[in-house]
Amino acid sequence: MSEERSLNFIEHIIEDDLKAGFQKNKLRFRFPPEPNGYLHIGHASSICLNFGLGERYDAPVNLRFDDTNPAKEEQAYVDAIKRDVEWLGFEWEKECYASDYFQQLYDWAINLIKKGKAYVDSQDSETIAEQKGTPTKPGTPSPYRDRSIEENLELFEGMKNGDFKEGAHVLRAKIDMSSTNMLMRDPVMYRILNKSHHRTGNDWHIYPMYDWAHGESDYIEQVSHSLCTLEFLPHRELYDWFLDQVYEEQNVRSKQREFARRNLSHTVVSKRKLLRLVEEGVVTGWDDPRMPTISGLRRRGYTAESIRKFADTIGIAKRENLIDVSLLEFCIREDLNKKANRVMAVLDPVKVVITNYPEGQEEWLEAENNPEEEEMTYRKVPFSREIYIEREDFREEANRKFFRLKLGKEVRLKNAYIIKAESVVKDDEGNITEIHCTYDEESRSGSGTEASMRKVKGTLHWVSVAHAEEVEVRVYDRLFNDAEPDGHENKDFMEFINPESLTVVKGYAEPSLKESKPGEQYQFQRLGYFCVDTESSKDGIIFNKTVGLRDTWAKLQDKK
RNA sequence: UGGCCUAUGGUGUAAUUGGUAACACAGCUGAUUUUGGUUCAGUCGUUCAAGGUUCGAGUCCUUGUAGGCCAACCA
Repeated sequence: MSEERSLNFIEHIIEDDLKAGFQKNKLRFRFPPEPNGYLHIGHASSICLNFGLGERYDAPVNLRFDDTNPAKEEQAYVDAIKRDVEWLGFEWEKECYASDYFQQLYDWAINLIKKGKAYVDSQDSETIAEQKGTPTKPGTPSPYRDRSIEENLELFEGMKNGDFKEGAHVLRAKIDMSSTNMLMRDPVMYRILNKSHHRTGNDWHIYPMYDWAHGESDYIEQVSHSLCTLEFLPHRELYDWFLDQVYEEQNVRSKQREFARRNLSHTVVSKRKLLRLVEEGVVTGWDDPRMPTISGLRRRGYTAESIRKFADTIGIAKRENLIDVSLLEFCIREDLNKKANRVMAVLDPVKVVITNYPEGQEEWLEAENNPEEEEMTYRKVPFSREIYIEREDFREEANRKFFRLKLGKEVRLKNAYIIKAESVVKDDEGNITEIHCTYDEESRSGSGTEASMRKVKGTLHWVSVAHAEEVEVRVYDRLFNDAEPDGHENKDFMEFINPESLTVVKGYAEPSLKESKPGEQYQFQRLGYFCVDTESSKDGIIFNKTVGLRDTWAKLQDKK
């Protein structure tokens, strides 16, 4: 589907497997979210990796919810996750749940007990943790490690039936208390949780731990390549150990491989931290347009295409990374430049009176919708004697580099006339309240006259005062002032919150925007890309700023 | 004072598996432009260090150095 591109290391692994004789039609992948939060841009990378592999090899990809912890998980998250994956444009083969496999997992656990490879430990978690040792010191065996198979079976059944309180017992795999890998020191397979599960209700009183559930779920679904983030690398040994206990020759043996999670500058990508932003009211919710969640980006105006392009561009590897958010911004500009219609809106208005334009007269001028379009389409924009322009587009005096309106000089009004600033009106405090201009009657855009072809250096966007539609515009800036807010050892990431991440302004838009609907995207000419917010309605149109245009003028200003 | 992983321009990722270090973003110049946008042209700058093997090393070996991960009844 995509143009030729070099392979990432995961694709190299798959190619090697194929060369070694693995059948292509046995390839199968999965995206395995835990339904305890919303998906973010980091997950988008994983989604694009797994589903991208599915497209590349024409292999099925399951959406599997890792729902083994009813204390944290909710149906609402399941729904949000499905919506986000769908919106990104991917189709899963099957919708699966680890909880679908609880019975199979339980049966396998019984077998492990019977083979003497699992036992019930009746100590509390602190004691078990102490006995685990440290990375440099081996652990010591639990006094319950050598319980009889009969006793283990009986206790485990009791755990399952709800005979015990939470924490009374756990089922542990009997592996190696002195392994250099802490995860192999008799890991817990089941704990008692007397909680209702969003799918299995009160059927179970015991729930499997990640390591026991995940690999076996892969195996049940016959996932060939189980891809996860690097922090699970030490789990691989355990993944393989558990698989050894249930694997049968004729089946595909699932293979776990790990890649580095993607970090984005000026934000955080961790469900726990994002949850804090939501719970502490820093943002209005998981889909606040400042959030790096997929739902937040969507509401901000990011397109699925731009996010997929981004994921594709940053690639997949194993090293630590901090991707500059400017790359994400590039991806959305590139996409919206092609798709978004150009319109005019003024966000910080100052009134211009065209003194030689007849009072009461109005004209509906033709305006291009998008110069990037293959076949140009047009709309009408009203012009009249009084218009708004941006306050920063006028200066009484300025040097040659200022290509905008200044006293005694001319500027082109986009799609309209050339005007010349003659004088200003100020209030008692010296603020400019009106700019009086004259216009060149012959200079109307597209009229074909000699005057209309005149080259003037600056072109401004504008809105007719009488026809302007008042709109609310939410101007967003990065949520954090620091490139890596959670990268400081002695500082909490919350200390770097940008207090000016949201500015709400009243703007004046051309009347064609009156009928705009939530989700629609526009380029406000010379300002940036904006989309109609989900809270927008006929009575109050609300725009979110997606991203500004590249602004070389602003860069020049910054240098001073 | 253990085990494992990683190291390529400012950032991210490649390099036909030992054969001219490249692509994108960002930066900087300039051209075009009725958006200081877009587009176009150009430019800046890279293999963690030290040894070794080799005609030849980003790639292989050795030793360092730096960063990351591992001691939840979380995933």
